[in-house]
Amino acid sequence: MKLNDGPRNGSRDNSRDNSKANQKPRPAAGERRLGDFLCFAVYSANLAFGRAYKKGLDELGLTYPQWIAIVALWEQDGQTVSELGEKMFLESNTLTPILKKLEQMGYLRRQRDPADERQVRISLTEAGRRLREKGMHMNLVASTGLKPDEFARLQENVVTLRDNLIKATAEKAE
Amino acid sequence: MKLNDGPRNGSRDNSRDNSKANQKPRPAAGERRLGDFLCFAVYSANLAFGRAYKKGLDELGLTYPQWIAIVALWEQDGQTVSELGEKMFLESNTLTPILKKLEQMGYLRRQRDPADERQVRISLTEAGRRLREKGMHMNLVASTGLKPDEFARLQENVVTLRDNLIKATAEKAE
DNA sequence: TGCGATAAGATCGTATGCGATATAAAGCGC
DNA sequence: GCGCTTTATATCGCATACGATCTTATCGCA
Repeated sequence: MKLNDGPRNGSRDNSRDNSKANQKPRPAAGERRLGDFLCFAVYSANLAFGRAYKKGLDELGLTYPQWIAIVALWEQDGQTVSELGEKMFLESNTLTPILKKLEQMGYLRRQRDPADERQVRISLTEAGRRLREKGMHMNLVASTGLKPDEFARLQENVVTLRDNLIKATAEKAE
Repeated sequence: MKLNDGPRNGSRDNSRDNSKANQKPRPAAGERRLGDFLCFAVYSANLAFGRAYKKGLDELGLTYPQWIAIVALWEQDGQTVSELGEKMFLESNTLTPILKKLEQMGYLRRQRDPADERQVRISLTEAGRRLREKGMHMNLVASTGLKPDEFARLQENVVTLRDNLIKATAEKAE
């Protein structure tokens, strides 16, 4: 039984009272408040989506990235790791372990392309396709509290944002 | 030297040609294409933001969540772990290691609240405040390719989306 | 043809997220 | 004031992300 190594040894002879009175809000100037950061809005919305999907994904026994991979493969079977990575915005270092896990679970097969042994082609198994159908109902549109047209518009705006960011980042890398 | 345990043992006597001809796109019906998922747009936009911020954060020697924590603490010093967690949408299991790392780097202090020894109050050090100032210039508005009013509107919409999701998730948990 | 360059995946180490659980302090009921 | 519950934080294990690096296969070209 290890002790918490947190500062639970707080000495009571502390000089000042650390209650609410000690919290000093700071003035805002320009884009300073966390709440004004678009990146933080996206970051926290992503966390919220993950939690919202959790219950449905648990029923399928999948994690969110695993589910995305299944969806992407259902749309187009036999993709290489790179092709799948382009769609998911991930590279092999992240994707390979996910795919190996899904293969181990019996939802897909990974086989070297005979025409180019460097490439690995991924194909869903029958179980994988069934899983995709089973999750077809998962729909959080209602939970977003958005009207269908708002939903579609926001979706487009976020996609545009993402693509602009990627382009700008690639440019700045020279 | 371990061998890759990937399927690099592809037998050349494979029955079918696995080139592009083998990739079968499927029909769309309802919300099926990955590109139509708002959750995926947010997920991938979050990845894109992380990569866009990478260069600036590397200069500060911070990761993204570490930076968010510094920003949140700069706005209000002396918060407890729970209070900070509410703002960052994280809990102690995620936050504690991040805060311990930042403490170890000398950017903040963690001390038990003498008035309630269960709580830990977090305060930026002078170095932490300097770091916040140093990162003040990081601004990706240009990289988003959005006009200021579009930026602000999108930010609001994403925040609304996030809050709706959280509310809906909490409700369904009964 | 042979060999350096490039490409595709995989591996490893580090840093989040997060569910489950542990630990310690406060609250509270009698 | 003694136990039981609740609260605040921390720990642990698993699953991503991702930079750096490795292995193997293919390409380019002299």
